[in-house]
Amino acid sequence: MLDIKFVRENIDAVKTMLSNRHNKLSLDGFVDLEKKRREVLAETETLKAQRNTVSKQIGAMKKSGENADAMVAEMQAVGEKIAKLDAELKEIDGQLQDIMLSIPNMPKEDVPYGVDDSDNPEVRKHGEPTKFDFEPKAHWDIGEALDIIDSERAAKVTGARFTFYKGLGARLERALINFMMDLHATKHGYTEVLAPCIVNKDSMIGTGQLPKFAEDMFKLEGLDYYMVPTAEVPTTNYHREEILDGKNLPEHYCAYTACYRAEAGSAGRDTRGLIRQHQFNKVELIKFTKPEDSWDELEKMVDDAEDVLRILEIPYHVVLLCTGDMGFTSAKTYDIEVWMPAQNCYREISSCSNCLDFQARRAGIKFRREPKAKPEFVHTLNGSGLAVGRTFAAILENYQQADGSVVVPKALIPYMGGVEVIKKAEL
RNA sequence: GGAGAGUUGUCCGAGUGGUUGAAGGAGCACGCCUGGAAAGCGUGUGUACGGUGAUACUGUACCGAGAGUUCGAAUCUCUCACUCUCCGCCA
Repeated sequence: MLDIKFVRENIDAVKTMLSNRHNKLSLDGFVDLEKKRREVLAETETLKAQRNTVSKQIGAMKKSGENADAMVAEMQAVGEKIAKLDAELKEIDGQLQDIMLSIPNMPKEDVPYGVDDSDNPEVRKHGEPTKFDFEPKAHWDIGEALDIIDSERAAKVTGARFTFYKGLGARLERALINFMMDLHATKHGYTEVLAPCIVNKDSMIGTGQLPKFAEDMFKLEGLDYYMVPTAEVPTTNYHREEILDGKNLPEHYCAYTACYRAEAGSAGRDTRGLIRQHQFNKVELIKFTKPEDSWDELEKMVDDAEDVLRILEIPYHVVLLCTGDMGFTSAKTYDIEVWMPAQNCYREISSCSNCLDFQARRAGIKFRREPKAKPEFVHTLNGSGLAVGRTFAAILENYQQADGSVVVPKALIPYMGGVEVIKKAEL
């Protein structure tokens, strides 16, 4: 959420931002509504001040045995007026809140204008696309042939866009989770957390999934509980409504969770394989920083995420998301895209964003520089480190061999109990 | 799931209708004292929104959340959430 004062005073800049993001939200009426709020607020507060002083007089008079009936009657009328104005104010506040919660974050000045992901400029590239002396297969074909992933049975047990991992496939997925968590928790210095996979509505509002993106999530029937779409939600909300000690900032967390997404509106896209699932595993990086540190911390976070792919020796590049492709809460986002040989293109495997104080304002996350200092909003950052299922897919495709086996990346061999190659079980 | 007890400021803890933003204590900050420190003494110690663009002044709101009663609610009523204890169940 933006600062309402900022929106009031920079209404044209905010409208331009909406247009650059190709967001259809209309701010017509916002200025008048906001002005009306302050008028009603002033009126009701004046009446309340009057009521407070007179009520004290009534108390004093009754104590000394005087008759205060006339004043009580007068205040009765004032009370009714206050009740009416309070109701009006509540209505206006509700409308303003709806608007404020629906305005996306302001992109940083250096974010390029663009319509969609085809306008995202490449920032840097690591490695060259993997070369094969045979026709590389898609990861879903490799996985099924090796009997390490099984989407057919998952469709029977649950439905489309779910997967069973099996045998060394399950082992590889688990190895990746452990490898990534170990890397971030030790070498990169993040504090490891294991978070709830179900969160309440306030948390979903805090990180910006609600109220706008309700159809993207799984909600539990009859409860105000939601399956988490990313560990960003529980981990960022870990400090919701808190004032952090400035000397402990920045705080870095890494968290593994399964992620649940309804993928409404994605029908027909990536229907095969592990790219787009209703449930997938992800290791997430979360930072709480002082405002002046967040841009440096974003660069470091991207590098920490890239480190996973460098160690696994998988080619990738980094792109900067343009205004039309950026997420709702983000002021600047880098995507890491991994090379997928069978599709002959790069595919998103991580998204690292600086949300500035956008989530902090929604979630009430502040810090104090000094013991007595006025609390300020922290900046929050989040990034995948990485999406595990997509990393699994990238390993299958980049490490596949002509005989259909898959070589295990060196760094994962210890996590695989010494297994160096995944091949079809002997019959 | 059943029964009971709770939820007050950074923390502990008083407060059962009126001058309570909230006693008292601890902590913290500043000052005095001291060669220095401790002890002691003194002063101060919340957030949000509005009046205004201001570390100045002022109004309103906030004692788990929401609703109600009342001229007036931390205090009374209702609903909900959470915590603790005991019982039951359970990985």
